[in-house]
Amino acid sequence: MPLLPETELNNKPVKTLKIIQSEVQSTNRIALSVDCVIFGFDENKLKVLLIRSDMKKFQSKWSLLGDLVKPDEDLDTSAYRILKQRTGLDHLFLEQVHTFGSIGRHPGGRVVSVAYYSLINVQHHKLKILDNELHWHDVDSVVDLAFDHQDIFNTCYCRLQKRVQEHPLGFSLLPNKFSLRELQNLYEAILGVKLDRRNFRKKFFAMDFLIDIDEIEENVPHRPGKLYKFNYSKYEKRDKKWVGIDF
Amino acid sequence: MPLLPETELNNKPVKTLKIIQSEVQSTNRIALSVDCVIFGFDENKLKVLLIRSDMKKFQSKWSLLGDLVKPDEDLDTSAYRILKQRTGLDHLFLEQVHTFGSIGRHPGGRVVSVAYYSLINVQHHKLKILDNELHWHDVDSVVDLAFDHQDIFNTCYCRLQKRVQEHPLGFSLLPNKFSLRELQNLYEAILGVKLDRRNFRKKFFAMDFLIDIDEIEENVPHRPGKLYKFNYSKYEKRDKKWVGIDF
DNA sequence: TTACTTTGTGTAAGTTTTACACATTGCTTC
DNA sequence: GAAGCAATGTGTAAAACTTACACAAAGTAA
Repeated sequence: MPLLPETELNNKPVKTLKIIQSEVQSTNRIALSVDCVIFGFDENKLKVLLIRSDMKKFQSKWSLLGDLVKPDEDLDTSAYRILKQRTGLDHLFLEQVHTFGSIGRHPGGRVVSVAYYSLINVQHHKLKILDNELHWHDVDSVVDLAFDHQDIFNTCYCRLQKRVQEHPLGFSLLPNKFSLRELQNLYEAILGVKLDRRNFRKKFFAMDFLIDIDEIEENVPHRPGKLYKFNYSKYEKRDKKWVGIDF
Repeated sequence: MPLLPETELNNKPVKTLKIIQSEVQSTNRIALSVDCVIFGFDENKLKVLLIRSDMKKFQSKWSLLGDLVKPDEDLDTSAYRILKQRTGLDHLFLEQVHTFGSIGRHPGGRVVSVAYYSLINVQHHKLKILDNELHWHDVDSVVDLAFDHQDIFNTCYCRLQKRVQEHPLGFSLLPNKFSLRELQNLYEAILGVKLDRRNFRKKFFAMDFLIDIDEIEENVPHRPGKLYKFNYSKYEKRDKKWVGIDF
């Protein structure tokens, strides 16, 4: 790929670091925030963790967990900081989804927000809800959030629905050891559909990423199911070509 | 969804607009930019439009087309502005992909960049390359871009490869009327694979979104193929359930 | 008219998906 | 401890889809 020669058509001057720096400084600066949609799975329902808005204007509304990004903080770092602060948990699944930047989206001025979603195992978290303003909501009952958080939530929920079909995210919402029934309930809750039990099992056994740990459920009032773990290391090694055009 | 009563655990004060505004003002502001990966399809190759870096530090490198987001400009608007400026074209396909915000990514200071990709019909654009610094590059030969643009490019290219299999994006890269051979060449170029000609046709005919416009190719040195248009309005009306768990 | 190149088409084999029912296990309760 | 309950665990046949593959027909070039 040859470089083009300098010509009179190259009418833009080469910029020195100084010029660039002053452009970056100037008035072109905008507040950046991160908002996290934190999903959990409890009592066979998909849940999302919300907080009461701390703004007078939205006092009766719920909102996502978020904060301004610090000037010396990576975006992902910022999202992890929020997760850690609010859930007490580390090493959570986290994925950036979309950046929301409509001019009027925030009453405090121009704030552009990078949306993430995260998946947590509610068992681990249960012990730690100290903050009375936090609340787990059924995803179905999430309506009319503060700011544009309803948009953000919807976008993240759709993303989760798509991703969970193509990647083994779901296991982050379950205990380490789970039964196939729990796994199926999870998929049904996320996707909002009923699945055939036999075909569901066949599918997962065929993928061959479940480890039979030779334990069974306890304290269930019926025949206990076998427990499994997800074989992450086998999953990592797989190489899947995926060419399948279909609209 | 009952609101929680105020308690002493609600230790955060409700914030007035003033407080919020001052938080948004303060030092927490960051420069925001948009970078566009503009794809084209020409001579059976997938191309990307690059510009020579305007920074001294990266003088010998190519970079994506981008600009700072103006304080009163939506993100998408900003991306469209860049597209319009650089290609002269309106109403292009555009999709936001990811936001890149590593601390050290830009030498001019903290700049967070929202990445988009766009698809253009090179026929329309050809007449308008006035700017000698712009250049179409084969995607295969894109290496060592300025800043973190190689990352951004890779991410957008992967996104395109995925999306083009699930949505009818590809047609934005082709002339309005196209032959099945052109369509297949496009898919092969984007995905980097060879596809079986008969099965490819069968697939598209089965999807039933191609309109046979009863014209044939001209000026080809062999039996001319039939030309088709994509039936967008039929596509919009389709409702596809898509439940297919597969890692 | 011949040679060349590319279009257009069908089928059989293999694979995947779907729909569907019954015996088994462990717990509960009577 | 027998009977009833509620869930687990398992297989098969039909349908749908995917793959591999070859030859006649159309138009161009010489």
